[in-house]
Amino acid sequence: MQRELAKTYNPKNIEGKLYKKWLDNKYFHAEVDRSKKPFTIVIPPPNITGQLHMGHALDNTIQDILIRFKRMQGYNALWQPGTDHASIATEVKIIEKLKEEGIEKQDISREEFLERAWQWKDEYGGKITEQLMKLGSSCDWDRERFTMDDGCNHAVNKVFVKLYNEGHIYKGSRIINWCPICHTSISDAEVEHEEQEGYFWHIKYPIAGENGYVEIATTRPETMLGDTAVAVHPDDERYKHLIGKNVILPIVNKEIPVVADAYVDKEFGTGVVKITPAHDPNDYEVGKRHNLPEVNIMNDDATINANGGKFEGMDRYKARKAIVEELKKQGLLVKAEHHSHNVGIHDRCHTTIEPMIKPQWFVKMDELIKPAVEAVKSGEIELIPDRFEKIYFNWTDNIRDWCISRQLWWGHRIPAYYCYNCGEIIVSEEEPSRCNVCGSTDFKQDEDTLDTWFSSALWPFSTLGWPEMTEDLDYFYPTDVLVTGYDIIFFWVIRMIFSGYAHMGKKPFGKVLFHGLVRDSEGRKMSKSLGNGVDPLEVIDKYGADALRFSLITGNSPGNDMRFYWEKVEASRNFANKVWNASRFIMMNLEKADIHEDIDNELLTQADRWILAKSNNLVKEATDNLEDFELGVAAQKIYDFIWEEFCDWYIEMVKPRLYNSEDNSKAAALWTLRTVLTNSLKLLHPYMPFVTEEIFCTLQEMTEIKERDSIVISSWPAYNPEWEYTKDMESIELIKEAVKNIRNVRSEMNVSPGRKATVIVVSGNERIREIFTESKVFLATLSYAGEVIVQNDKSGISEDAVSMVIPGAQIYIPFADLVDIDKEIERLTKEKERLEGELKRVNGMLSNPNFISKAPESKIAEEKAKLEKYSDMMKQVMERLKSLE
RNA sequence: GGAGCCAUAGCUCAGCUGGGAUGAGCGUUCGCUUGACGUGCGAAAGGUCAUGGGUUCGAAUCCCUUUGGCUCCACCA
Repeated sequence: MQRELAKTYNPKNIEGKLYKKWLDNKYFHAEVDRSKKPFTIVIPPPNITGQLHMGHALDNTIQDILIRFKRMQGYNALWQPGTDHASIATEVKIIEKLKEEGIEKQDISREEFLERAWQWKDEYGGKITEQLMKLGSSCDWDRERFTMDDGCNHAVNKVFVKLYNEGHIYKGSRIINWCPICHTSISDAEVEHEEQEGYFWHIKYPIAGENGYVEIATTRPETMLGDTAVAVHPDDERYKHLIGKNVILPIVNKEIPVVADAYVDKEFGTGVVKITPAHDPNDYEVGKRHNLPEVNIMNDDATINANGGKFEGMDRYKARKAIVEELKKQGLLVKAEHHSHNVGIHDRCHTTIEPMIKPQWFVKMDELIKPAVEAVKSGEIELIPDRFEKIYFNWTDNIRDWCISRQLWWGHRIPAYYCYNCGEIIVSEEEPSRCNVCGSTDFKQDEDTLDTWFSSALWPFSTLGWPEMTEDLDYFYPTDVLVTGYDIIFFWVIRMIFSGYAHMGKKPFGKVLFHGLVRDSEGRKMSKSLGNGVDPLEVIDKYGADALRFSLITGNSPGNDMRFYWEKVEASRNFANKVWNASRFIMMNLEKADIHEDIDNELLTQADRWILAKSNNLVKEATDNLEDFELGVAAQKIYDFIWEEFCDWYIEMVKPRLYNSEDNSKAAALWTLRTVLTNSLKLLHPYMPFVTEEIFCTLQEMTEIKERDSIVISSWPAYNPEWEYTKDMESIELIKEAVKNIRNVRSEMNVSPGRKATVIVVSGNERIREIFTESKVFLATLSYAGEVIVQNDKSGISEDAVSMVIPGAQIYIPFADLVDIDKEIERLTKEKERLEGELKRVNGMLSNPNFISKAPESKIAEEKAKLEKYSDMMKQVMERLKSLE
């Protein structure tokens, strides 16, 4: 860039180059350094199947802002990156790819399949990390991990064995959620509920040995093939006499008992429920309580099996139709009512779940969850915003055992071995050499793999070296903050928390910062099926990473969803360009000057001290906001400061000083410009890393005032008490007020500012005269005046001049022939009315004895000052009005 | 059936540890080749902060009610 600066900021020329520089210099790399405090974030590992989407862009921008902020503050900042093997998602992709080659999964061996999966990982798994780099993410890539790398694999096996030995993991035949398409069990968290329209079929079950029958209502008639009882409520007078008797299960023609169970709702349906323990979780519980047989009627693909007699081989929905027909034929179908009900579907493939009884591995949650509950209750782990605590506790309070086995090949294979000879189960990290029961040496490892989340639950410590007690682990753990969407609180956040306590004895992180979803401009979820997703890379390509990042952060608050707008990105791009151009202007002037690092405070003008104070305030506020995770608020303040205070006011004020070689305050202006710009760039850097780095470096080269080679490792601006905002800086606010008034009048009077030399006369007391005399030059520039005259009375001012009132001063523009007296009276009357309103409000407050006695003194003083100010202005306006009449 | 969130300018949203809505971006209107920037500059219009009540000297902000959207959890066959 240097000397010849482009008129507009072009991110494309710069982003790649700078990111490479950062990597080459290892600015993102963190090593244990006991002299510094660590600040650690572990990345939510994106799936290797993933393409960067807006959710990632938001999530990672937030993390990057926090990490860059802390790094500049002097922390040893580690952002630990990595990717997730995403067992089911990836396996589906591999199967799809095989299909394209005409190969079915079952046609190849497990080994061959895994080989292909690893190939796939090598080919596509790095894509997402490259995309994260494009965003500017300052991850320590030297430490990149993968949930299935050796270290993580070791950690997973260790945890499995440990939990098994402690009795927290068990294998059992229980009812689980089965996906007939993916051919695997899934956990409760992976089941989504969807309301579907269906029927409520009323069926007669004849009473054995009697003439009557009971009427049963069901939404899934096909499951009757597996009915092993009928249940009624124990207190239901209608059916009390049937308890203990048998009914005849139609079609199957089998006698099944009538049992009494409080689970039955008397009010719902007919008050009689068919019990199918093998295909319904509630019925399963009822079956356990009454020792009912469990009849599985389905194959893994949800077709009816041999237990279904003549319906064998039919798909579950076909069987449903056929069975309804059959019942109709037999005169046992009473009616079919329309009925909508919730159906469980698999969150990955949207197939309706089939509850099945299968031997699976489970984590017992009741004990493990306790420290995780306690941690959030006690505040040891803070959820931001805290309303997510309710959601958290709602889950922990109703927690059920976690089904962790999956009938998949891609994933961590369960470290359980079965003795070929006696069937003994041995859980161990390594394949056992001989059976401790029968002495056999032949073993078969469990075919199943673990739920993906089993390994991601260990992520905060497995990535730092666990199970080895490494220096890294000792130093960087517990991590500081976890940034994630609220949608994976159950899948991931809770499981990391309980795992941290279970295996490290410590929390995994101190804070969890939740963000919302990025929706499309109409508020819909971005999804593949809708085709409404916006590709962050396209946005970066068009507007730059800084613009994307900034637009994702401004104007939204933790935990709330947001909408994506191209217009917003454009506005952010414009801001980057504004910063670029302001810098370009400053550098153009610095180029010609000799500038030093320090300056004699005596040389600073009112305006200089004013902007330094404003900048100083911004440092304090933005820092506080960032500490409190109010990233959007801080961004807004930085934006406003740079654009309005710095560019629109200060730079404009300073221009005459820069253009006048005689002006002896030029050096002070340049020094102030450079200082405020540098601080602003630093504050903005976490949000807009690229443009700020480019300018920072050029600025250093130019002035030969060198802090660091990169803004990335420069120090965060500190609040400087010397630059505190003091009362006399209000003089600049006064000038601003005057300028605004003059511009307003000109605009209203349609006096084009085009170089029309006007005279502006200011009158007021000594202080006012002093202030305006010092600021004469830039007042003239900002209000497009040819000359500013400061005097202590109205002498020489023509009656038809336009007049304005600001606190303590009167300003006149003797437009002479341009002025319409009636219009002027109208304008002043409007001002009078405005002031009347203000006075009414202030007087109202101050005349309220309750306010005087109860409000804090500072507030009262504030209002009294306003009263004085407005009264004074009012007096002047009235005087002027009188003189015009 | 529980629980949460949202309702502020035409649009999208900030603000909410109580103290004048000088809110922001976009849009609209008017005026500007002002020696950094038209991805810009200046000016303006536009809001009874969803409803009703309460607490308070004072409420967009805290509490409750109602209405209208959204979301999560939950086994009603």
